[in-house]
Amino acid sequence: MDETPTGPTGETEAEVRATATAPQKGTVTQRAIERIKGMISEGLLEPGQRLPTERDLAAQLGISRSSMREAIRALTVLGVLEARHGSGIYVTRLEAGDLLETFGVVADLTRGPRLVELLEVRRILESTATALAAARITPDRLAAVEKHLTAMNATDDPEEILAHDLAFHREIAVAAGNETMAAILDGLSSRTFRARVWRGYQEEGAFARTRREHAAIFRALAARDPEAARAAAAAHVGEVEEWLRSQVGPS
Amino acid sequence: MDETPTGPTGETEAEVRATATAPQKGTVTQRAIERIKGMISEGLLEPGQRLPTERDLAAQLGISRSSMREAIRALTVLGVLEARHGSGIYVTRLEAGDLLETFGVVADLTRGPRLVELLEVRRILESTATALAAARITPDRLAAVEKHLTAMNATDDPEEILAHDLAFHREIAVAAGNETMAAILDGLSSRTFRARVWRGYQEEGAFARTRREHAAIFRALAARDPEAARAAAAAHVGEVEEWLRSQVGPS
DNA sequence: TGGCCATAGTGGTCGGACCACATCGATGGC
DNA sequence: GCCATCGATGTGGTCCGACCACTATGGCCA
Repeated sequence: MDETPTGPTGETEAEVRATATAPQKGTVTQRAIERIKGMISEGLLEPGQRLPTERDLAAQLGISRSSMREAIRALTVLGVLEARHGSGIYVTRLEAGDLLETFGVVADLTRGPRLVELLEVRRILESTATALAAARITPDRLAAVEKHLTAMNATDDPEEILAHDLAFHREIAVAAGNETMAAILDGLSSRTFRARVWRGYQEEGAFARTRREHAAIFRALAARDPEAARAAAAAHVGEVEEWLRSQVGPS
Repeated sequence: MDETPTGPTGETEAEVRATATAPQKGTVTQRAIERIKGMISEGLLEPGQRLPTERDLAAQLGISRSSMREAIRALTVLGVLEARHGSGIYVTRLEAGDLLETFGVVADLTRGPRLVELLEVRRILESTATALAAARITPDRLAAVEKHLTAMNATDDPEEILAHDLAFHREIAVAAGNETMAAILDGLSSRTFRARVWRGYQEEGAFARTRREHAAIFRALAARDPEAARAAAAAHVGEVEEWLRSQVGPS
């Protein structure tokens, strides 16, 4: 797309300049990823903004469309970009939910002792979030929490229970007023992750205990008692954590 | 490339079977990503194991090598796979560090009010990690922490200070005995993230205060006092958090 | 005026070609 | 006999060009 090729392989002026500042570090695709990330963090690309076409981007960086597509795909999976077939490529809103969606992958692929550690992280965050929620929760949101609590107790279908269980904790996390924390907890409770752990846990007849713990959490929220809420949430997650610890590392 | 085309577009037998179980949900690349993720979570692919070649994988899923490469690239960026030029594609160890490396991207691209939330998450995790470290840290690791503390105080080069600052907290996180938490904190303290926030913070002459806070954290660790350690760490991160809050959302 | 449709532009997929690098075995010298 | 060297082979990395699927736009027709 440029005139005056400056080298035997036909690099454009722009490419030569880029090569001078960043001499072949890693693959061209990796460089393209860093480049686009850089454009965003430097403010050249705003959230929601549309990018040039794949073909144009590739030309600008002096690489092939294939390599550029790999870069775009990677950033898409990371929740940074969003490709709309027939329309164009856009920067996401870059909100917590967008960027932390990949956290689910971590939860799904973690195994062994690391799984216990992940649950420990969740215990720490969940207990704090619940304590914050107790201090800040609004009446209508508290009602929503109660709705999921009763719905959870009204059915025997494990699928439905799990769904309301997730929603129960999600409402609380949002009520804590920290969307980033809520997004992380969401990832740590991703559908497949919970199913993986809870299947075995609930098979040991832990339904009753789970219900009791949920009720305790709700009572603490209704009473606007942060300390009680923290304790209840920590105990709730801690129960599963301890069970999992015994499964993974039988001393 | 196959014989006996079974449809007007020339699908192979394998593709028809796959289509029957997973009817065109999303792009073929996305399907390939899910497929490989599934193979790993189901244990068909072990950590460290080598995968078939790109060409073979593409043939197995009935897609082109280009699409398969995009899938592999995405999983590589996510820290699930590792491609070694000339050798092959391998599953990573799937350890906390591998999978949580992408957390740095989140820290780098988060902005505005979400940045404060991210720092709040760090405060929660860091204070807990420091408390745990106070109870568990070994003498040699404590010595390593002290080394970074003194090195940090011995220089005026901001770059060097930052490096030792990072190492200081990293040693503590590792000493807490939860590699997953350490990996997350690592991501939340990624070089560019810290530089972005720290620059403005330190410009206000916060060096002295930072040193005092670090000293307090170390004293609590040396005294094996978890509560003091938690408080010191929380105050340390909280200082920055408050400053950032005033910068972002001037009420 | 309003809805429909041809069209241009975009991302999605494909196949093939070539290059750069790693690996390993054969070869040759010590 | 042993080890260093050097090829051959196979792998991921890059590029190209073509075509498909979808969207959006604008003009056309009722």
